[in-house]
Amino acid sequence: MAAPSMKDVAARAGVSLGTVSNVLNRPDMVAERTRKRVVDAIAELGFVRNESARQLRGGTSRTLAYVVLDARNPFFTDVAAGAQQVADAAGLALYLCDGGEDRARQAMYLDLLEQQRVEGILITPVDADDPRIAALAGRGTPVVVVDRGAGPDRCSVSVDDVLGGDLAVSHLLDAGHRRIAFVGGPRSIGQVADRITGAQQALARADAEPLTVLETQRLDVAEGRRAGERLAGLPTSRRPTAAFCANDMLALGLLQQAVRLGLRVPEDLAIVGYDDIEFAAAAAVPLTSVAQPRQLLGRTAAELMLAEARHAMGHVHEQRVFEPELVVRDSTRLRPLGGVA
Amino acid sequence: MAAPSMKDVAARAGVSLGTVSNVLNRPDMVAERTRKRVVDAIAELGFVRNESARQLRGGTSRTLAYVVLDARNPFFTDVAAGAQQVADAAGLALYLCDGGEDRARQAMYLDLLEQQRVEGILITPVDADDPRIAALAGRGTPVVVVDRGAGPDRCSVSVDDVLGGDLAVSHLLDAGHRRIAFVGGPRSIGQVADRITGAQQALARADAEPLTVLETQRLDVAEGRRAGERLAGLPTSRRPTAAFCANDMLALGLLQQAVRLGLRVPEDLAIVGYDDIEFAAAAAVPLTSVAQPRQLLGRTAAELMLAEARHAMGHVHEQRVFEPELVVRDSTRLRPLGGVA
DNA sequence: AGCCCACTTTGGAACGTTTCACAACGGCCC
DNA sequence: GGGCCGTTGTGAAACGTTCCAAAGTGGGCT
Repeated sequence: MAAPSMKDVAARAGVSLGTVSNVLNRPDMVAERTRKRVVDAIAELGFVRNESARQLRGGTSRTLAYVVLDARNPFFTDVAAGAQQVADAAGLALYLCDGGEDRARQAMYLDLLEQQRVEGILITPVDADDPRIAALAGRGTPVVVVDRGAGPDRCSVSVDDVLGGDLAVSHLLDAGHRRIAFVGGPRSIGQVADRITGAQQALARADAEPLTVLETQRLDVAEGRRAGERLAGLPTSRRPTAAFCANDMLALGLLQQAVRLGLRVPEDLAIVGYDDIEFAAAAAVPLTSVAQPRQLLGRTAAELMLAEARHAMGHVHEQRVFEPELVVRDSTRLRPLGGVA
Repeated sequence: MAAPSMKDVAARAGVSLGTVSNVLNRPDMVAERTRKRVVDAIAELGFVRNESARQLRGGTSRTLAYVVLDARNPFFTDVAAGAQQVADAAGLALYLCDGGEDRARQAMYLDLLEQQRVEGILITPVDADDPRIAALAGRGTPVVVVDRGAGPDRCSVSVDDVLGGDLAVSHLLDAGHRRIAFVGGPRSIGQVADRITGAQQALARADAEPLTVLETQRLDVAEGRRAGERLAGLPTSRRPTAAFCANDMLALGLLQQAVRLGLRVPEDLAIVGYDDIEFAAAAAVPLTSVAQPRQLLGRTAAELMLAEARHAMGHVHEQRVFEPELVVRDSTRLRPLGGVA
C-alpha cells in the first residue's frame, strides 16, 4: 500500500538498486533487455520518484518561487508571466506564492522556501527592509527583489517610482489641476512612499496646494471604492479636482464609485492610475496610467536570479532600474463635450 | 561553507543530535539550560532545517498546490484566494502553478508535484480527461478538479456551465436579439464546450438563427480584440447583434475593440461575459456577465482536498455543483438615449 | 546506604535516493 | 589457455532528518 520505492522496483525486475538508478539517470549504460525489464516494473508498480530523497542526496531542487505582494493584482501576474518564460527555458518550475499584502504570510513562505532549498526566490516584499530577506540572502539563497530597489548586497529590478509619481502629477498640473489627491497605502509599502515622494516633488515645482493623501489599508478595488466615497462626500469647494492612485486597482475602484455617485470623469475628477494593467484601457473611462515594463521586469528578475545561482561565488549584484512611461487616456483628457461617435 | 546541519548544531552546543531534534520538535522535554545552548548554536550558525530530509523521514509535506488554467485571469486568482483561506487555517502552504493554458506545462507541474509528495492538488485542467490526472489520483495523491465536473472517482467543484450559457443567451433572446455570436475557444476546453451547449439549448427553444461561433485560440483580452475586429468587419446585415463570450477577458477585449471601431455597445452590439470578474463592473460599458461563486469554489475545493487527505481510506468523492447567476449591466441594457448624469 | 522514579539525554536505525569503486562476465588475441 | 578489455551490474556509503528504546542523573524515601 505504501508508495513503491526503487527497492521495490529492483526486486520486481530482479536487479539491484543501483541498476534501477542507472535506468533512471543514465539509461544508455544499461543493456537494452535489463532496461526494458526495469521500465516495465516501474510501470506495473506505478513507481514515482521521491523528489525529497533525490534532493537530499543531490542537493538541488530545480525549482524557484516568486513571492508576490498580491496575486489578485494583474500587474504581478504579468511580472510572473515574464519570469515564467525564463524559468521554462531554463527547465525550472516556478511556484507563485501569494503574500496577500500580509507580512506574516510572506514570512511564512520565505521560511518554507528556504527550508525547501529552492534554487532562488523572487520577491516583491511587503516590507523591503524585512531582516528575513537579508538573512536569507546571507545564508546563500539567491534573492532578487522585484519592483523595489535594493541595496548593493542584493539584486533587484525596479522601476523608478519617484519619477513615476512625478510624471503622473506633472501631467495633472499641466492639465490645470491645482488641488490633487493621492490615493494609496499603507505608506510602509515602498512603492507607495516613492510615488508620493514623486508627486510631491512635482507639486513643489508648481504653485499648487499640498498633496491631500487619502491613505488606504490595501491596494485593491474595494479600497478604491471607499476612497471614491470619501472624495465624493467632500464639498465641491474642498474636493480635489484630480486623484493620483498608487495603482490601477485603486483607480478602477475610485473611478467606478465616483461615477456611481454622480461625479463626471474627468470633468469633476481626473484620475491617474499606476501599472497600466490590461484592464485600465478597457475601463468605463479609459484610464490614464503610469506604465511599467511588467514582463521585462519578470524576465530580468529571473535572469539575475539564475546568474546568481549559477555563479555562486564571484557574483556581482545588480540593481536594474527601468523607466516608467505615462500613458494618457480619457480619464485625464478634457474632450469636446457630447462626443459619442 | 556548506549549509550547517543539525549535526553541526549539536557539535557546537555540545549535545547529541537527538537533543537538537528534541529542541526543535518537543522543546519542553529538554531542560531549559540545554535548550538555550542549542537555540544559541542554531542562531550562531544560521542553521535552517532541511525540509527534504524531514519529509523523507516523516513522509508529509504540509504543502498543497493549485494548478491554474491561466494565472492572468482574475477569476482563477480569486478562486485561489478562497483556497488560500482554507490552507492558511489548516497551516498548509499553497503554491500557485500557472498552466498558461498549455498542456505540456500543466503536465510538467503535475509530475513535479507528485514527485514532491504534496498533500494534494487542486487543478483546473486544460483537458479534463488527461490520463495523468486519473493516474495521479489512482496512486493516492488527493486531487480535486476545480471549475469542471468530474466522474465519480474524483472530487470536483464546479458551476453548471450549461446553465450559465443558457442564462446568458436566454437573456439576449429576451432582449430581442436573434443573431447571436459565441466568442471563445478552443473548444477542447470543457468550460467552453459546455457554455456553447447551454447557448444552443437556449436558442433551440427560441426562433432564432443558429449560433455563430467565433473560435479563439486562447481566452484572453488580446483574442477578444481580435474577435472584435472580425465582428466589426462584417456587413451590418450579417453581423450578429449580440455576442456571448466564454469569459470576461474576451468580453473586455471585444468591448474595447468594438468601441474603438465605432460600434456602440449595446445598441450595435450587446455583450455578455462570463465569470463576473471584478473588472467587469468597471468596464467602459459595465459588462453583463454570468457570475460564479469564485471564492466559495476555491474554499470548497480546498476543503474537499483536506477531507480526502485526512481520511485517506473510506473517503467518498463528492462532486459539488454550484449555480451561476446572471448579473445584468449596461452592456446588454438598452437605455434611454443621452443619459449622462 | 540503597532504591525507585521522574526527568533528560543519547545513540542508532530508517526514510529513498545517487554515486562510486569494484565485481562479474564474456570475448578476443596472442 | 591465460591475460586483457569493455561492457554491465552490484553493494555500500552518504545526504539530514525523526523517532524510539535505552542509558544516565539526581532527588527523595525508607
